[in-house]
Amino acid sequence: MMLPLYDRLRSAIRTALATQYALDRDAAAIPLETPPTRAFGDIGSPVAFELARELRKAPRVIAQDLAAALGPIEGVTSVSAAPNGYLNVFLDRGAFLTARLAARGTAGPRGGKTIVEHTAINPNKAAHIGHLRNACLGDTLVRALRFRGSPVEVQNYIDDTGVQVADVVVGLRHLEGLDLAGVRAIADSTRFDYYCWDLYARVTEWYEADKARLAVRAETLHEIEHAIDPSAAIGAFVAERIVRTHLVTMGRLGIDYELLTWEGDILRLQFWARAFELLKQKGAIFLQTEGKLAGCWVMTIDEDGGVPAEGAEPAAPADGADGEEPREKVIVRSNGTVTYVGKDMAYQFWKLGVLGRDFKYRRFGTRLDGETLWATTSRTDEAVEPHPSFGAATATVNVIDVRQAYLQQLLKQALAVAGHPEAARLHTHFSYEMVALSHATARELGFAPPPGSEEAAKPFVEVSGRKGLGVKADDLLDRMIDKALGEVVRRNPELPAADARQTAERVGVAAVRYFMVKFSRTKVIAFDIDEALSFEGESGPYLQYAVVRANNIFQKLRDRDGLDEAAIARAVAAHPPTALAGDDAADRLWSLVLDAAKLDDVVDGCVRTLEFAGLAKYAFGLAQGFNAVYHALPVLAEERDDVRLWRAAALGYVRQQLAAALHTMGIDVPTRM
RNA sequence: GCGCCCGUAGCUCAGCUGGAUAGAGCGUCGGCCUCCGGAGCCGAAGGUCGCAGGUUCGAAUCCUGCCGGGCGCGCCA
Repeated sequence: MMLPLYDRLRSAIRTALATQYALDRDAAAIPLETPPTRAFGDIGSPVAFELARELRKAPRVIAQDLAAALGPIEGVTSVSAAPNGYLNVFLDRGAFLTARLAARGTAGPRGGKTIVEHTAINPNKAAHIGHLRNACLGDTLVRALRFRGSPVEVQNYIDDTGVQVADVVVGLRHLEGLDLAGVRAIADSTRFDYYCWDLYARVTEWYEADKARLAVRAETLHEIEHAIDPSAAIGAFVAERIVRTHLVTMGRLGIDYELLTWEGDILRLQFWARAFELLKQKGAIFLQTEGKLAGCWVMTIDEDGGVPAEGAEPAAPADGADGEEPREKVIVRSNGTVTYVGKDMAYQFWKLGVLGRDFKYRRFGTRLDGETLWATTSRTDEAVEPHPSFGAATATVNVIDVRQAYLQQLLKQALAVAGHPEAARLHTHFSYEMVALSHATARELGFAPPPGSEEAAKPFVEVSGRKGLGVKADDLLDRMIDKALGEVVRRNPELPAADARQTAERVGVAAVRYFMVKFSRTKVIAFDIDEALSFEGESGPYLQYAVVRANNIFQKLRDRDGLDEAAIARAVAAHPPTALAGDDAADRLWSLVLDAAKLDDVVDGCVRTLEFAGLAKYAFGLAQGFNAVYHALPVLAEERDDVRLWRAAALGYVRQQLAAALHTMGIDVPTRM
């Protein structure tokens, strides 16, 4: 809970600037940072530096003026000017901690609803490691928004009428010669997502052996889109079965959704037809009559990025003096079928409440918290009333890998030219880089590129769903959990098997989830099994271990002294905060408390930049700080009552904040590990 | 060709809207379990922040140009 204090401080400095220099500054623009050591202060501001030129005064003088002009600020004991011009703020340490301990509860609702779409795996085969990065980032965003009290709706888009599902249907019908009953029998007796994984790779090979076979794919896709059986029925069966396996896989990681939106419903409910009208009305798309795209409805691609910045001049026509043809993107093919972009536009219009239509809804399953998982439907007979209100959000975020940046840009452009520039501005593409494999891991899994090949020279090995090349999400999780189980049993031989299993699951999940968010989203991850399996250093289990250790201290305080956290908070009031100020040890503990308080600021920054590596690093730093203090400053063995109690209070707060940070990343803490 | 992204220690990466002495993990070397759990802690070595200019009181951070690498630009998604 640092943000309210920052606000007070900024507003006080703003007032001082006004009274002292008659300057009218935006409070939000006043820079605040953390000084390198506590000796300099708890909060510092370089505000005097940027004013030096304007005021024709030395930064040090300005800082001195400001320090003198600042009235009393709640929670602040003193403000001083450093010789180099920094304005340094010192906090009332004891009051700060007791206020934090008393301030439970969450922030009130803020802002309109944000729809976050993530996962969106083609429902034709098992999830792989790349999908995990998407889901972990998306789920962390959702949790971060909830942490701030921002209304959020999580959706998972299901492309059940796409080429990838069609390919598996081709495999089932033409390679395996199965009908719906046969497919069902296989689905009931195998790991169906794994079966389809292999089958999909075989279908790809089958096409490559004879390109003429691609006609079978086109025909199958057409049948699926137009509800012609048996392809349509088999496709629907495959999609539903596979989606359920994906839900189970993601559920293992603590990831779930409020609504599954089915692409098929977008077609059947004429969402596309409606969006098509809107786009035609505005002249956003037109029927091309000549050239190679004759017969297609196309959208002209705005090379300047589609959405003009506010107040910017309208972009000049793309067909300028250079004589280049403006580029065009096909939205409706000459055979009348809609491309993915078209369907996505209709979906996006609905999300932002500008389509003028709604889905019907059915119950699909149960969420992790026991609530209903809803799915869209176009069938009146299975529609359920009443249902929660979906769609019509103020903002939307699509979690999709960076290779689709171009399509997402087109999506924004479509919104803008269809008459909704504001909606376009409120749509964000949360892009992230790919997950590849390290050479060592590719070798271990049996698909190392041939020596001397182009692939072998690259720094990592790319995965390919088409070739069946990659690490399945469930296999990875199984390995992580097995490895964790070995460690748990070795360290806790007396633990009952069921408890050990539960602990191992939490540790394994923590390892995967932390690994997926610790890198910047703009970085390609070269996934390495050994690195991911290592639980040492900067890893999810390291963070859990810190909380487990803290829990042990509080368990013992309860057992030995009969003190719970509420009792500690009360008892501390009777003593001066000697453990927080006075010597190096106290400064160290205080620094940790101060750091722990910044979770809200950190989460805010992550939501603003969509960069959750910052949250991961922050949590790791907190755990590191805790572990260091844990070794240096005993609680239970401390004989001075005041120091012992204040240390307990401080570590209790740190533990609470660290656990909250972990929860935001979807990491649960085991009771023992 | 055009667009986006990346280049920081041996390796993998942090470094927030420019600010106080460029950090962490792994690896290497050396310490610490009669002491709240060693998945831990303490210490050491290790960096022309790709290169060259520019803006600034101040640049790893912002701008320009190069160099090296990745991705995208389809009647696939």
